[in-house]
Amino acid sequence: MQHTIAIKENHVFRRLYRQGKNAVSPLLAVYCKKNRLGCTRLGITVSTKVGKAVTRNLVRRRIKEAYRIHEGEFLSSYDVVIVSRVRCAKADFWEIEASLLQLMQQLKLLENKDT
RNA sequence: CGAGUAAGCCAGACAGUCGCGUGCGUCAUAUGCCGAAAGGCGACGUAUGAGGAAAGUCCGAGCUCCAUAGGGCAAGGAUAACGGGUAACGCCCGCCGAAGGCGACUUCAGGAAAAGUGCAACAGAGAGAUACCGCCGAACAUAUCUGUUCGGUAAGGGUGGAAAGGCGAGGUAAGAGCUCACCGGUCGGUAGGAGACUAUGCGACCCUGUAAACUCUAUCCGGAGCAACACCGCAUAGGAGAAUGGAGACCGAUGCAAAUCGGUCGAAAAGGUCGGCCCGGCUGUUCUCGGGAAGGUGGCUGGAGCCUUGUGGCAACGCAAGGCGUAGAUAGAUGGCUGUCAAAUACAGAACUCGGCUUACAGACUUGCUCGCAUC
RNA sequence: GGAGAUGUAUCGAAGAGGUCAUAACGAGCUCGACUCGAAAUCGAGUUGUCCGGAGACGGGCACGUGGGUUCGAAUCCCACCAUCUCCG
Repeated sequence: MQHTIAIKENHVFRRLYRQGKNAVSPLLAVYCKKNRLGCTRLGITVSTKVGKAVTRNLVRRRIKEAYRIHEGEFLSSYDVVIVSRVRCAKADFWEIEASLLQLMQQLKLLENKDT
């Protein structure tokens, strides 16, 4: 991912959960907040409630892939945290991708290509 | 052909395309960028990139540190037929015994109860100790039935998981391994075996169960763990040293005294800090050493390794020769899409590394053996 | 990744091999007393699940789950499951 770095610190996650705008679907929850770094930071959370290690890895990779494909369409200079919910373990890639795009639309992070 | 049993093996593959970690090569740059510092940072090509259990963390080791980890004793813990294998093991192989199965075969914490101690609730007269009923004998009482007292007795009754090894005969007042025959058990002898053990009318017998009760016997064990640990590097507190400051107290000198000088002790008060306040706790400053949070680098993958052939061994496994050596992340690399194969679906993700055990598991294949049926 | 601890009524929590755990004790819940009414207090009861029964009640299974040792396990031993804590 060319324009995105990872969020590693726990306090950044907690600040986003408390202060960021959020949008929720049955599969995912997204928190976002504008930052001043000039690039986008991404964090992905998959809790142990979703499944065991193999399942969690698969979900995380699918979310990451869905984000990577559409990275150019999102506005930059934001902190974004994507949290997977329990039903995400049974969803396929297409459902996750559609859900992510829908939530990003709700948060108005998509670049408007029509105008 | 069916049913069963034991063992082995695989764990989607291939092609295209976008994307990720690491190694190597080439090119590029840079007295550039990020960072306090240590240290890190690009593009292209190429190679390579999770398991049979990577899991549970139940055993055994390597490795590192702690305090010498070498020996002895004690405590505590572990293991337990016997013989072998192994670096080691509580693992594996073989074998013995016991239990189950028609059988192939499977299962077993399987030492010692004759060193000692404890426990065996309830029930029952009695739980290694016993006389409740009953049976028998004697004495006494009574007209008789019978009763009382003393003694003998474990055959019968009932209780219990278990009642003195079982059963039959003799024997006796009644009974009793009291005696005998048969059948077990333990110990000793003899024979066989490397041994556990097996056989045995050769002898003896203190013959309930429990040691996953204490214990005894034999063998073994120091503790903690890669978030160990080493190096780089940085803040606070606590620690050591040096310098300096200091209300005051004490000692000495000079002096009538005040005071001055020198030495020793020294943060009580005041002030500061924690705290909303009181109470209460802490205590000067500077420098050096040392310590070492967050961070970085190493530890980090070649090891008791795997495969093939030969050879020794019933086997586990050993020996020799040849070949193969290919994850190493650090918020953590394997994913998405398309096509083909009948279908792609089980359990499941390396985190210092090995040897085992245990648990989870869709489906495919191979081999040995057993039983039943049919045919030749 | 590593190291530990704990599982017993609805909740907390005793029980350490023996009469059905009187599932002690405390909280909770239900009913009653007190009160105009409530709270507090006092007294009594219920405690899980399955089967049988009209009911009163009776019986089986239950101490996280499954095995083992024992005449007999909540308790002793082994394996597994769940929950919680600690280590930078």
